[in-house]
Amino acid sequence: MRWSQYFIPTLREDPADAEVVSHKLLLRAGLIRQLGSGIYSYMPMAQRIALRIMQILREEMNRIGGQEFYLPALHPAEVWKESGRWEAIGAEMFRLKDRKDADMCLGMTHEEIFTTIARNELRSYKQLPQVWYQIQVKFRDELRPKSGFMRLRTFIMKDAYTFDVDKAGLDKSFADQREAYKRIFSRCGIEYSIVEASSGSMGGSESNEFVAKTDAGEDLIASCANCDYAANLEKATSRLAPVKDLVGPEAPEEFPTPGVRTIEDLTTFPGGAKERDQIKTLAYVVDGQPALILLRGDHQLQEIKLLDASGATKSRPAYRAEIQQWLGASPGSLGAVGANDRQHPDGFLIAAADFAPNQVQLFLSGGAKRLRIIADDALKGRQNMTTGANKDDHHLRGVNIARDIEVNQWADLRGVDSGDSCPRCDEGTLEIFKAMEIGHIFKLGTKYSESMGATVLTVDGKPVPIVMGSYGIGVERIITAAIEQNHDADGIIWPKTIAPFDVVVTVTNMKDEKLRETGEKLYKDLMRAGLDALLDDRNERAGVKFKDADLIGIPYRVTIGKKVADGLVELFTRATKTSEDVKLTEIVSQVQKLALAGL
RNA sequence: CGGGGCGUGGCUCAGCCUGGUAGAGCGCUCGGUUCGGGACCGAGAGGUCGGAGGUUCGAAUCCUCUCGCCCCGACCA
Repeated sequence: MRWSQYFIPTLREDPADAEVVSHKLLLRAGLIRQLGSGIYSYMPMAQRIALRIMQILREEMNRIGGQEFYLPALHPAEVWKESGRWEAIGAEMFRLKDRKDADMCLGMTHEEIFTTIARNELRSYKQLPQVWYQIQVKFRDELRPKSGFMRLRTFIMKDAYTFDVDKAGLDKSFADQREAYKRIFSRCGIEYSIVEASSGSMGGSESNEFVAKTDAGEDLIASCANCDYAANLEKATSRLAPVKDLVGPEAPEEFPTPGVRTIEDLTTFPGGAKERDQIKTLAYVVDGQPALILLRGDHQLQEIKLLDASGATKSRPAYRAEIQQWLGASPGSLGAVGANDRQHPDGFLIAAADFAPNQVQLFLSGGAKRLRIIADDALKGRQNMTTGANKDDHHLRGVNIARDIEVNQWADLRGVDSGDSCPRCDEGTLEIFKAMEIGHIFKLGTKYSESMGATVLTVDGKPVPIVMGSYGIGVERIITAAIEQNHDADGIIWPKTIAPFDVVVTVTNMKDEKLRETGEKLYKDLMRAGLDALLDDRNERAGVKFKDADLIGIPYRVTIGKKVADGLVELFTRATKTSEDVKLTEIVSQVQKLALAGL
């Protein structure tokens, strides 16, 4: 392309709306323009980048036997009602009605549609496995779109789905996808980690999240410096040093603790206890039901883990007034000993959804007759501990969990801290970093095939639900991560595998006929050699051209300047900002060698 | 949805508090001088001040409503 005719609307200044680096650079480099919140138009150069990424996606999907489909983005509500997600998913789904007033939606993912095809067409185990994918637009009405390409309301996704006859087949399909994903992100020049993550509302037994390390990311990842353990903080755990408790008294002993409100207060209170010898009691409303969450005094609750463990979709700390009614005490004196004996003839009070903390009259009576007690695994087997007595300004000591507390469920609920011991290896400690999700692979199992009736006959002639997996990569996320990880003060430094052009030929002075002709010829020679070249033939001063070339981040720049008289041009490498003189006769093969190396 | 901020030429912003002929820099057009890291001089084009209503002799400025965008939180396959 000739820059003079190609549409690259670069900006000299940072756009006012952009905060994160990738967003600023996407706008400044003339790659995208905003249409609305979370909605962006691709300019021609961005489209070239996206096409190169999609090509990599296709190659790697095809390599593992993937077959490319193209499914509709507009869906009738029926299929979503069958899977149950028409109701389960809230406002995040764009919904609309057709002229006959029938419910429709814009596709936010395609499990339902692919499963529809599978159940109509797949009959026998002999047809399996199938690996199906597409590259297509998705719509999600995010509550808060943000940071340019980081969280969009309409974006391109490569989504793949696998169909197997059994669990072992799924394991193989999942492993294939995992390998393909590793190749994809490596080829795109992205530094990534594979982490354990919560599956959320996708359902399924196991998922791996692919994340790119960047401070602009929204996720926190704990990873071991010594081994390959890495997990999203909502799932991460760590190894605890075992605690040896002294044998306590026959029964808990109540003692007065005037003024003690916090775990910390109790550590300094005469006759108190160390943090790790206390039981932290949190009152929560979990899916509208009262619950007590027990943790070791020095541990913090990781709320996503609470949701995963309880199977709930929503939780919140209980309000003061709720707690007072449940336990007859204030926060700071709460405990689980005897809590399950508490009776409320009209049930426990649960605030209405629109409850405001200062409006006690909005309280409604909940149906629950008992408190659910969920305890963190770190409390297992502990004894001689201290906790609140459910009586203001009093605590209990000598609490033996197994003997004194009726725990309904044990679970890993505790969040990890940087410096904690790795749960997988012996020596490592965990460090926590920010990252953005760029891909996610799920073992779905039979969630969709069962709800939607997709079965095949086994070798025994028995119908079994197809075992599915689902795998997604966001194209814009790859673009964003690539920029976040590869830029400097002057602009983007594209990994050469996804750069919009391999090389830019910069003619320093278009009014100099010799330079102009040399540039024109070199441009054609590069194209003939199979390289994507951009010829900067604008009537601009050299400085402007250099700044723009740096900004848009083409990996190599050939500068045509005065040294042409000696048969020399300059080869500039964007990533290192170094340049060397190269003979005009050798420049094409030189660039070719560099641009194609390692591809 | 809660909190905060912002809508003025293509871009970045000033003007608003204290109402009185709409400004600057960059970009754009034309002429000239320049020509290897965002040149300089001169002359121009370009704005319903997000929208609607109100107050006023007079509104970018004050008031009300409304639309949109950004950030934090909540939320999120």
